[in-house]
Amino acid sequence: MNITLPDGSVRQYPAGTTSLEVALSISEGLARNVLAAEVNGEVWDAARPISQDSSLKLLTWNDDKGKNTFWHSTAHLLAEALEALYQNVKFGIGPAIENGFYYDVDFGGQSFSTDELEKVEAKMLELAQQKNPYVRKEVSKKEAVEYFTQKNDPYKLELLEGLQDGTITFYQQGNFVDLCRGSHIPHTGFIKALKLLNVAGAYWRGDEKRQQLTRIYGISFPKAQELKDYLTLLEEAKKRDHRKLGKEMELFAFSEKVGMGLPLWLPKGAMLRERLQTFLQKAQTKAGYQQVVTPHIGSKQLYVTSGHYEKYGKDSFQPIRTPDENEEFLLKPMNCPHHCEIYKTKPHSYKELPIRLAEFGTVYRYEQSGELHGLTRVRGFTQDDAHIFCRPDQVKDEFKKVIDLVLYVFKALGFENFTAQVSLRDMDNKAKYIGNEDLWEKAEREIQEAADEKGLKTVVEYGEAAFYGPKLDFMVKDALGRRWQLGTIQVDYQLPQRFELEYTGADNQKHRPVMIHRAPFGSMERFIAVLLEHCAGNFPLWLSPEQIAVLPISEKYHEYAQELFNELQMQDIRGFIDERDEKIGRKIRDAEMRKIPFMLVVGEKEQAENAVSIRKKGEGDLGSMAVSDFVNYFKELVNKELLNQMEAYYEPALAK
RNA sequence: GCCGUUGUAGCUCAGUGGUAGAGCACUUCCUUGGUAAGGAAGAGGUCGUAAGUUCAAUUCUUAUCAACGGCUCCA
Repeated sequence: MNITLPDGSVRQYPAGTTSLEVALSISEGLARNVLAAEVNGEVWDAARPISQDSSLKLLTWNDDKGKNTFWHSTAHLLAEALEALYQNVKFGIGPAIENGFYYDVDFGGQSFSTDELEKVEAKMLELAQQKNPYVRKEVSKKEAVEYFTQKNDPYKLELLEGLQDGTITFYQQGNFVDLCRGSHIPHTGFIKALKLLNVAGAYWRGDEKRQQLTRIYGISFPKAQELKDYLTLLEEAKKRDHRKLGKEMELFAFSEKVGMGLPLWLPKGAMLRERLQTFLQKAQTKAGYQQVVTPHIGSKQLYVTSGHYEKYGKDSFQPIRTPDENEEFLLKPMNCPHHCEIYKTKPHSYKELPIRLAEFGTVYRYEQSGELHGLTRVRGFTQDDAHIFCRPDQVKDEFKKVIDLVLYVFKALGFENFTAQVSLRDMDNKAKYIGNEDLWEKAEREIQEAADEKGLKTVVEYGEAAFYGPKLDFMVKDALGRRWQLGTIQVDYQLPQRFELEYTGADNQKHRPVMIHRAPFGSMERFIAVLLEHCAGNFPLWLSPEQIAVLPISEKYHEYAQELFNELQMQDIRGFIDERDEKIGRKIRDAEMRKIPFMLVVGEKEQAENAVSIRKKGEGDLGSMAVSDFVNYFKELVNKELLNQMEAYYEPALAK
């Protein structure tokens, strides 16, 4: 038979040759590293015989699919170790994930604590050294059901229910047999280094009404050094955690007394927010948005009308009431209904549309206590919200303009690794959504087309839509690889109906506008969290809450330092004077640690010459400069940063 | 909300069934120093909160609150 390799070369082998044998025929070194093989696009065990002409790609640790197979096999090893160590353990599923693997385990009521992980790791390594092969076996459904019935494993039996007879395979390594599609690495000996990272609860089949299993997360490597490197990487990532940096840099804080999930913005953090808001507001003004302001509470009726009350009201913050009349008000959970009412304050002509109402609106949502997470998931946050009211024929164009704006914001702030996600309905559960089928389809189509026409690479996720409409979401990863939604753009045909929004068309008839909800940052809180992790606290100069530190050599120069500082402040340069009774080396060290972009050292020489000695963070001494020169130099740097942003964004020629 | 872990000084953390300790930060004094930590002294905690066991609890038990890792959820 002919085997076609990835480089296009074709080799001849007798039928029944395995991938491993093919590898061996190429080189012994390669054969030693083969974890699995991709046969006609499907991942196979390296030891599985190939019976006909095929394309073949040998998978090693350098292939994502190779890693995947490796980790999946390690999950089986974990299960084997657990079965050897504990009585009555039952297994859910144990897949490979982006970094490592997990296995969901039912310990039959006994609790499993993190202290036990080491013991399990040791057992796994012991079993790995036995170099037990992973043996594939095709079984009939009947056999499979019998095996797991006898083993008394309800989870595997349930999984079997969903499988077709004739497609079922078992894998065995050592004494452990698992229902598994495969594929696997040749034997456990490949697994040289592993670490069980944490233990968590996970609902069986992701359903919170069902049994909660113990999920054990881990990672493994073919070399000990790689594990070490990975753990170092994890440590490094933890140093970027916005919760840690935010505390260190005095940007924000939480207080038990104020309440969980309610961030307190400290002066420096507030400064940062303000800069970001100004930045976006400028861009939005150019793009034809108008700022509005609405109150933090709204009558319950407002949300009954919008449909939010029905959808979220019961398990949310409960209404507050007026003392005498007992009127009900809700803490504002979103701004759109308010904006609808602004739209309704007067009749509109088709000539006025689109109308774009923007607001940095602070909203409050009840989030389950276990969900709160630093600034990325909070109960009170400020959206950089806006609602565009437009004619149906303007939807796509408006949508594309918003995409431009979002991309501009991301680019200006250096976010390159984002995913554009088209969030559509869960087609199996349409009851979750309001509105008629035609409008949904129309909205979903418009989003997809707008994204395509903008050349955005998108991934489609079903079940991620809002209850009133589909979304285009911009997802970004945090320091620890968790995915968060930042920007979002949503087409909405429902709210205009519910609020009976209208405009008068050219035909002098009443028509219904379409709404586009959008937020490039998503929320100030989450955006700053991700930005902070992204730049590891080293903000661009224009954003830096403290741009300069004036460092007098000694007390004698405090007066000059103060003069200098006043002058810089007049020029909108932010910072502080370090008047502590410390040596200059110490002041420099502390300023470096505080990530201050510029340190201005002043002593006798500088005072005499009306100059400053400049030290740039991370770069060291830049020599001295006249004060006026420094101001120019500094402003040029800031302008350059801002100019780069502008180049990145060609605002739609005056909005309409 | 659910499962697991944690909770000691402003921060990072050690420690003990007999009412607590380090480093950094802070205060005072000495020092007036030229590009990544000058020296000395001092102050600071009812050991998350509430009950229980005990002669005695920060330490053991239970409850509760919060944080952390996940799951579920996310307008």
